[in-house]
Amino acid sequence: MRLAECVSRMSEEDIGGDTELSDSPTLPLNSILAGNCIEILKTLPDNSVDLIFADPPYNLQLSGELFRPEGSRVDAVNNAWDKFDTFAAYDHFTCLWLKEAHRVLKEDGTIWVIGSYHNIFRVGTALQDQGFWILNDIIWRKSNPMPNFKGRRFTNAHETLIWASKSDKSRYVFNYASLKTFNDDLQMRSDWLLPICSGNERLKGENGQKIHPTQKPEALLYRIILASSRPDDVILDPFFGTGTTGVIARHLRRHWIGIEQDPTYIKAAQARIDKAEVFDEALMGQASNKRKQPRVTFGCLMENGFIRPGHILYDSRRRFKAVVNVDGALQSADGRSGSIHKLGAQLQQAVSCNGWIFWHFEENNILLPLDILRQRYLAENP
Amino acid sequence: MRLAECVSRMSEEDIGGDTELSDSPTLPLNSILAGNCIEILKTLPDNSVDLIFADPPYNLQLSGELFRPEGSRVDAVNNAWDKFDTFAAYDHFTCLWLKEAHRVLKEDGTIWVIGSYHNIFRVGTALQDQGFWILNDIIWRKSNPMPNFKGRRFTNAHETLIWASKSDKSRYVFNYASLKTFNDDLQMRSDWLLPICSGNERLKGENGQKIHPTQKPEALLYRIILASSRPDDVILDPFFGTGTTGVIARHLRRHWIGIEQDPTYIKAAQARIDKAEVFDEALMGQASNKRKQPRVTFGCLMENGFIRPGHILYDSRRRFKAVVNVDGALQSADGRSGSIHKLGAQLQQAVSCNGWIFWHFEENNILLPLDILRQRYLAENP
DNA sequence: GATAAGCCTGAATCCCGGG
DNA sequence: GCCCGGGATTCAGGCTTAT
Repeated sequence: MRLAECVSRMSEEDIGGDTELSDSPTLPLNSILAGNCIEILKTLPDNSVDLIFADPPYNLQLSGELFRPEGSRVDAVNNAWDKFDTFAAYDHFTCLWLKEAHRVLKEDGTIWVIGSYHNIFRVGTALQDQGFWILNDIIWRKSNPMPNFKGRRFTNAHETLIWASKSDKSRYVFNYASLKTFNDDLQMRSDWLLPICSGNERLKGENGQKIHPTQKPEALLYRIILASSRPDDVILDPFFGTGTTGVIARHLRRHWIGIEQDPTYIKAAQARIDKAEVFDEALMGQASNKRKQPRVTFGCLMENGFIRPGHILYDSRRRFKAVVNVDGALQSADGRSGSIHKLGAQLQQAVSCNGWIFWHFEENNILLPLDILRQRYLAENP
Repeated sequence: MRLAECVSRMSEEDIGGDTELSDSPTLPLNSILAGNCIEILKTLPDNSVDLIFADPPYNLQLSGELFRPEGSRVDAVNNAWDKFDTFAAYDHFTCLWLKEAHRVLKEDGTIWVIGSYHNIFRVGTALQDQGFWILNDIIWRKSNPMPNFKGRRFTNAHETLIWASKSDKSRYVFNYASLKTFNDDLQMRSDWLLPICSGNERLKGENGQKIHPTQKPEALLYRIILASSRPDDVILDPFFGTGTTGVIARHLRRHWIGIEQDPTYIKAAQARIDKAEVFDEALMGQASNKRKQPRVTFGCLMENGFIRPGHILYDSRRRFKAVVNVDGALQSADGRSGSIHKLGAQLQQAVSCNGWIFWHFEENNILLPLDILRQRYLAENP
């Protein structure tokens, strides 16, 4: 298959259009490649992408229908693409796409794979057998999972992500400082609490039905891409679906390549990405430092839309002013940056500063302390 | 090896001393079997234990330890090929003990295995390949994990447990009601927040050093044993260590069998278990479990005058109405009839229906669910 | 229009005892 | 072992409809 046959390029105004990548001149950047995942992976050059995010079929092995106690039917994943006859068949599939993923990944690149207990152990084993070096397993704790209706097991309230480098020698990217700032100056842990994708974010067709049965939340991809890539990096998603990876890559000024075989998903993804905002380059910050303050983090407020990159914050008397970067760092006009607490302290030439009280946002021409947003968040998420 | 050679029996006053287990008369109950895990597993009879908890060696790469198939250690090598050798050897070891575990487990028994990302994917794959049926993967979120000192990864703040039945046909034990009560009347999720084992609970030698490097918290075993076993069940722990499984089994009036090769651990475990309290039999719970309550039939209520032929029943909103026939069938105005469940399902066009909750009787102009009558009957006839 | 109640749904390997 | 039928079983959040 030639690339030209399966490329659905983005418009020219695309962020990637004019960027030069000397080591991978032929990559079909910022486009969805239509077709079989493994076949298309084979057309991509060796050592060419910085990050891979993969959401492969889980091989759920469901049988029969499930009804809620009140009688309604659970709309389960029943797509042909999730069905494999045996574990051996699933392992074979996994081995094939991981082998290509390994080849395509740069030496210092990393891969993320998400799954559930149905498939994640086989994926993890295959990753290790392929030579990948596991860096972390990350638990996505769902704040609103589907309950266990029949009371026969524990509520399956999480999914597992594996983060691995190409080899144990890789000098991989991990934006430790950004993540720590994002997490209110506490090290980011391996368990992440995030809601499932629902509401307005969930893509629906004209009939009101969900377009993709397993659309992932943008907040999840935000954290992944923020943690393990840099602006202008190339991010490959071999199971692109409705393009969450592309949307967040675009927000964060990364290049992306998607592989997807379903025309419906491709169409929805392309439309969605075309609408996605590109955050300003000056906001891409690499935050700096440490300190402490638990409960609701600044990053949490960002993930939930209370604060957005580009928002301007002031101190109560408008003596100081700073802009919010994607990782939750604040940046002042003179270029200094840091967490809300650090920058507040710096600007005041103080030893420390409670950024929640120091910084204010504007609403109806009034300045309100950041802490109000925390309270609003807590009011909505007790 | 004969069992007599490796058995370290508990004292006679032991809870298990006088209990008869007709199907497994030769089990060395409530004792630590000293020696190699796999060898000793082979001496245990088929289909004889109800629950297995296993905390196998985790990380063969970091420790530099490599296990030969029989379980003895070899010095690890450090080149690229050796990694494959290491994984293969670990897989072989895992396969051997899991095969015996599968054989020893009763048809309706379940197994728990705990691990980290270093080994859990291989364990999970081996479990599935062995024919075990995964029920849940459980995340133990550590409230006080060790931080990541170098800032190159996410804080590794959890461990993973896999809970699996012997086959997909197993009618395994899950004390749903107990766990729901335990969890403030919300069904227990797959992510558990517990502190690591420290303080007084942590066993220390005379030198103040911890006796076992990875002693598990009692709270973890408490939840596991409470969830997936019943009093008098037999619980096997093939990597007994310092005996946390034995302590909690004794608390909860379950029998236990431990396998351990290190004399220091055995001694510490035995002393610890000897001191462990046995909770009173009357405290073993299950009161709130409806499935365990004696069955009261609709006919029984009629025989005892709680319901009489000709009584009219309604659903909660009086959309439906039916009359009680002499045989306990309900009959609706359009002539359809059946049991309280069947007619309820028919009228709602549902797959099934719990008639006890669906149908209501009128008392002092108020509609009360049929279930109330069942409770009244049970109160009068304990 | 604001508040309250009701409805819908989400990667789900989802019953069990008696004849 | 199989078959039959009684009857046990749900949480959070967003959206829609009703008051």
